[in-house]
Amino acid sequence: MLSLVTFVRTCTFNPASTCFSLHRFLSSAANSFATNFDDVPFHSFTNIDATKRLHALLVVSGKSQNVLLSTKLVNLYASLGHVSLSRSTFNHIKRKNIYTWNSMISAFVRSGGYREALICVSDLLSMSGGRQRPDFYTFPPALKACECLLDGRKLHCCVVKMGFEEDVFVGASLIHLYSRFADLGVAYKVFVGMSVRDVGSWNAMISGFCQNGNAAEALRVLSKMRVEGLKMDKVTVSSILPVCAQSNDIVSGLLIHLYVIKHGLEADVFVSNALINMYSKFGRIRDAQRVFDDMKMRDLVSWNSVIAAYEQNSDPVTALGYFKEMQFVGIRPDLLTVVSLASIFGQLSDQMISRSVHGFVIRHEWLNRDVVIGNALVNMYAKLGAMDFARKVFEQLPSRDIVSWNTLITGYAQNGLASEAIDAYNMMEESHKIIPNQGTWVSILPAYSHLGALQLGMKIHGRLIKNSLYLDVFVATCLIDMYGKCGRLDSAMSLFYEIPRETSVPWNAIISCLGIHGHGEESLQLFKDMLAEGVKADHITFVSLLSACSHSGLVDEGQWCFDMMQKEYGIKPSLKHYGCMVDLLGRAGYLEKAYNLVSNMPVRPDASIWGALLGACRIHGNVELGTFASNRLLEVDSDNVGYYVLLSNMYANVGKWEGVLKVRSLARDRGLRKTPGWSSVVVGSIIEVFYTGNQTHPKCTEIYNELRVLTSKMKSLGYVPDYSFVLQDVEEDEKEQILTSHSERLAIAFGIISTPPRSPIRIFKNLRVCGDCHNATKYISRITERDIVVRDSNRFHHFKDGICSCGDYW
DNA sequence: CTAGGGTTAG
Repeated sequence: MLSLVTFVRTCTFNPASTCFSLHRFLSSAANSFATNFDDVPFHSFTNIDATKRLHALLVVSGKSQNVLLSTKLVNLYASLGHVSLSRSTFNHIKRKNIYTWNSMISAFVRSGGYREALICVSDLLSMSGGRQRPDFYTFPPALKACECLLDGRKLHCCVVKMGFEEDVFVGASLIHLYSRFADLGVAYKVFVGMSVRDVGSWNAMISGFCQNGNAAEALRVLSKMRVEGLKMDKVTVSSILPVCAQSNDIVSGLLIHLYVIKHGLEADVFVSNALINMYSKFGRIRDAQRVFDDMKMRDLVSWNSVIAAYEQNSDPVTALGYFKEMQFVGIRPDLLTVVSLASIFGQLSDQMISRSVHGFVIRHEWLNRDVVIGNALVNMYAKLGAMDFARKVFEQLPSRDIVSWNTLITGYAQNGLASEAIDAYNMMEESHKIIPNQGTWVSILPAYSHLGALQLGMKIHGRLIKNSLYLDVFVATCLIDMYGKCGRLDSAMSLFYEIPRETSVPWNAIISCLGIHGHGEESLQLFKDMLAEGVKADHITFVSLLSACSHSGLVDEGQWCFDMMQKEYGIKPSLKHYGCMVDLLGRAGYLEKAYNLVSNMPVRPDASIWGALLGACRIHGNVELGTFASNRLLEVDSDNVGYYVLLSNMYANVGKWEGVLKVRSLARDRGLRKTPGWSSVVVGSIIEVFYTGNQTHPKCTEIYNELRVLTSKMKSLGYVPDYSFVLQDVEEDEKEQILTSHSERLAIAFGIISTPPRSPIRIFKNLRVCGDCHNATKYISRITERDIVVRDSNRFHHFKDGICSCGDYW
């Protein structure tokens, strides 16, 4: 008796709920075993120990076979997250009714035990006598538990046989089921067949279309729903918001936000989370922030969303701040949080912490849980420039999907490893297991552009025409870029006019293409067309435009763009913009203006800025400013051999030979880290690659013979080798030998001996073309009567009849 | 007493 009294005293319950009856019950229970449990408010138990004591009391009172009470206990255990206790309680009930079965099934479903739920359902269905027939409470959870379409179809048959298909709850579950397995035809048939539909039915259909990426159909159903006089509720709103982001429909998004405010739906976490995500996708980080700030209740998804919002809008520092705050308020990060973290540390290029994120993922064995996290790690190492690590993670992934491959390929391409990117792509194709998607094309095409692999690029273009993916703005832009960088400006232009061009993306590409081909005026014209069509220019547009102006020496126009960018668009110039302007002003001879621009920059000039100034000083022979620029330059980046070459050539141009010698010894002392120079030339369908000084090519002898013949002809026409491009401290004849074995010259010579007379030659060089080779190529184009097109890392040079299209502004 | 439809990803 005493133990029972103790039991009663220690029984905890939720004081906020209706506890008066519980009090009464407990005090009477203390005096008698003949207890009436009817008044016990089961739902007010929030504590597992109290529940266990209640269970014990039931047993002691001999009520454990009372179906109603035991079933309530099944539900109570489930709601406290103890499904195994639900199950054992369930198993002890001898005469189960349908309420008992339904409770057990939904308990399994709520805890994710789909297998167990389905076993339970089939036990119920196979019970003989048919006294326990499923009712319409049985099917919604049962349908949710189906992990394959076959199970779902079987249940659908039962639903029809038993005449429950008219129930709105069952109907919504069926629509949801078929949508999950992407069978939208059947889902829609169920939807249309329903004679009564509530908001839930409409929501099921709309979200079915949303989650299968069919935004248009989702919006169509939504508008039909509103025509029928039904109002959107919180569920409708949270399904439709991601669609607005996906279809780039900011107006609908804003209207829905207004609707949310008007109907007080923002109190719902799902709705607010969806709003944060939508604003984040539109880049409206301030709006996302405001929604987050106004939330009274925030869950894990809210925090993940705000962290991802900043991470995806390139503000890793703020994102990290929110991560710390999230930990501070006691919310435990999950897999998706870590996915964002990986990207954050990649963006911060923090090697140490990135490694520890990797360690964390391995310790939790999360690589087996979801490919996304593995892909995030590959991406993280790629952003750190550690492609060997990225590769290792990639190879150890338990499973790889299309995104894994795309991430690897993009990583190689963006770290300048184009041929590794192509190898990875080929490996993917050879596996025959993965179907490439949009992301694949936007990762592989830039690698082709980089190497000038026109044939391979065209092969992809052909494939894309078959499935119309070439109309996708991002894919098409990559194709435009590929054609432009492979020298097919005409193809780039005609493709540009074929595709949708409401966004700045394709315009930026075509403006840049025209620029690198030296067609500055046309770049400007396209910019004006762009504005006339109402397309808004962005910071990338101005990089393309300014560099086009600088390639063509359009000083006033460039200045106009630079001013307009700041005044009309409120874009603060970045280092790239300043680089273009310094280049533009400097090369046109306005060295003082260029210098003033550099000294008044609000950001610290980097190597590219000083390099541009030095290049301009070289052209105009301003040794004083050039020396100053090179001193600053070597403070920021003393490893790049290209700058020493520029400096040496500058001294040589004004006859300051002691300067040339000084640069040479400086270069020697610093033990220059040289990027190996290579050039390629296309002969037939074969791409031949030559490295500087290559002696191992099968046609080596013929190539050097051809060069010897050419050099003597060139000399008779007035060519004088410019040794200031050679930094090695060697004898004159050896310097000439070095110039002659530059990769671009080998490639040109190979092109000449391997193609019919007077046919054009296309060369690609990974670095800037050497000044002496540039001069030599002019002579070669005249001697051989060939058009020679050289694409270097900066622009195109069209050599024809002894003249270069760049006007010697190389 | 038991049920449906919703938000985050590389």
